[in-house]
Amino acid sequence: MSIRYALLGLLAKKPQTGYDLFHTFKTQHIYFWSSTHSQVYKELGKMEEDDLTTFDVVYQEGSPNKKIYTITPKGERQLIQWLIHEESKPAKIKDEFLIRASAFHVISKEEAITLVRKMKKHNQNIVQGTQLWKDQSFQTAPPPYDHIGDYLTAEFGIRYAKMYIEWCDWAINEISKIPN
Amino acid sequence: MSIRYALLGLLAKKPQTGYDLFHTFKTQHIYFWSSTHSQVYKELGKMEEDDLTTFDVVYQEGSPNKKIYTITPKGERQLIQWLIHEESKPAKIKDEFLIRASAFHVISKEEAITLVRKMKKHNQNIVQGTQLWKDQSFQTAPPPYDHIGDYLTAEFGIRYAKMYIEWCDWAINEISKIPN
DNA sequence: CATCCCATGTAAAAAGTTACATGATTTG
DNA sequence: CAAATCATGTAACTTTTTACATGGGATG
Repeated sequence: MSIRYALLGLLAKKPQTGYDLFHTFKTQHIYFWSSTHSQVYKELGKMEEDDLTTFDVVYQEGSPNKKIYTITPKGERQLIQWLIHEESKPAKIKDEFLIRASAFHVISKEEAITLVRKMKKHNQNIVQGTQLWKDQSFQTAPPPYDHIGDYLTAEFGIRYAKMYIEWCDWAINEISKIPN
Repeated sequence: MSIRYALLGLLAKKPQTGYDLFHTFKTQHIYFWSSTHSQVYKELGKMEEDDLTTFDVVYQEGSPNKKIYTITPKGERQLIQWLIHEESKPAKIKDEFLIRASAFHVISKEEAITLVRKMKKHNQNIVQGTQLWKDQSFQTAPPPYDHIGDYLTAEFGIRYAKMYIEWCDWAINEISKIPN
């Protein structure tokens, strides 16, 4: 159900299309929310039925028409209610790499280290990308309060990926220490 | 599909019941894998059909009977194949708190700080618990190679929760800096 | 000339959650 | 004496993913 609030939170910043919303999940929100375009479009449909959003159609020549969704006062009320009064359920994480790591005992130390090295590289790319986006997006630190959310979560993403990199270094070192 | 490999990885360590496996997800693996008992039992049934596991029934007086699952050679082969040769798909995270954080602009600075403080406390409890478990579980660092998985992922959990705590402190400070 | 970007949606399948169902023993 | 632990499972439901469907314009 919280995909609904994720979308309302984004629409509370500015009116947007489903495409825009999905794009934000895919790029900026990967550290804490994952979704697909089909889910976004479906939920937007339901939200409109429940009067949490309205939309205007923008007809475009050459490219497909757009539906620009706007949050309604009812939508805003429900968002704030959820934000403050509902307990945050514990995060649900599905990290395939760590499942692999938890089973390293079935492969050799060398193969395990190879997998960790690959993961390290992956996270180095992520840090770079997010840092770049953050630097370009925020001139002042901290930014004005209406951009606080993106600022806080971008920093979380960078810290998360950096922690992952440091853990990879540590893990490679620990694995290497174990005698054959 | 990777619940299957998560279970195979655990069974590769030692034969266990569905109850044991679920318990491990719930306690040690919360940082990177979430599941429910109904899903575990269902998947164990399917895995047995596919000859990846076998089970022995242990009849108990006073308490319910147990099914102790053991991984088969076929199961081990498939686990190793998956571990080494399949690419790790990017982690999928659903963190309700960070969804809230991304929408802090719709509530006051004070309310936002209250939410962050609560999250900080939550993660402090987690660090304590995991650190305790890790200290009790591993006498030597690094442990023998057949326990490397738990050792590595427990450390990941601790680092993750500590990173979260530090981010909370940073976030509270940044929010406070913003003028009204 | 292939692939990516824009832009929206539907259908089917898979994965995951919640509730129902049982019941003795242990702990606070 | 209420709640938690052990122990397994099914049924109904919700959520999520993958594939199908379309098509012009821009980029390399």
